[in-house]
Amino acid sequence: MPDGDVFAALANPVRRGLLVALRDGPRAAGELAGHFALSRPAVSEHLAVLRHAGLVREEPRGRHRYYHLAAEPLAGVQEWLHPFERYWRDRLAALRDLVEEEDDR
Amino acid sequence: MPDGDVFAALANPVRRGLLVALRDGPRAAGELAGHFALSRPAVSEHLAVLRHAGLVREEPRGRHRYYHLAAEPLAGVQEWLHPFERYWRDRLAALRDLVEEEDDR
DNA sequence: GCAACCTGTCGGAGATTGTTGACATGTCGG
DNA sequence: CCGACATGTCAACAATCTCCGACAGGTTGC
Repeated sequence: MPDGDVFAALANPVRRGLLVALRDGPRAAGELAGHFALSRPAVSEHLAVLRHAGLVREEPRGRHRYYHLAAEPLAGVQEWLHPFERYWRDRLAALRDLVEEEDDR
Repeated sequence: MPDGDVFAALANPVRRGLLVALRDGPRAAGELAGHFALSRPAVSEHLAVLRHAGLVREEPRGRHRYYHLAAEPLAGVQEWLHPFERYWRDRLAALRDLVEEEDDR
């Protein structure tokens, strides 16, 4: 169902801040807008991007609309990241590159 | 020195593909352009974005210019991701949200 | 009902991004 | 030197992103 690109959703600092804010629990849209020195429509559109990426789910209650964090798509980001992990954790990778350079020389 | 935004650099699928391709070892710019059904200048610009984000380093050798993967900035992405991990690994998080909803009702 | 409130959507302005063709720079082999 | 090659950069255009003001729909409380 998440037809939007999760990576593109994370590209914007406001949207990353929204996800961080939602880590403390569900928040209403207007309450979130207060944290970002931004007009309400702008925040609303950012929330729509996050919704399309499957990163938040909305729960209308009365005249408020509460947004909940839905972090599952972030697992996909971590999976994509995982094959790169050895390139900054293993010092062997840097060593291997050096050897490769020497071979080509 | 990486003045560019790493998250923004990862937002583009071509740039993610470039990083994946560079995992197999250093590649020349023209060689990379062949993999993506894109004009060579376009790939060059994408490589410039990755360079500004500190995700690749270039090594001119002769008339070729080899690009190496520099994955260190990805560690920052994983760090940002880490606090969210429990929200899709722990089932307790979902349970806590349910309890919170019941409290508000 | 009705007024006040919360929120999403629409239209448009301004900035950024993605792409291409054309050009400039620098390098190798004869 | 010189011609062929690999590559970065520039001008220009289209597409997309970001933001705002204005408006519409639904909800609560009187």
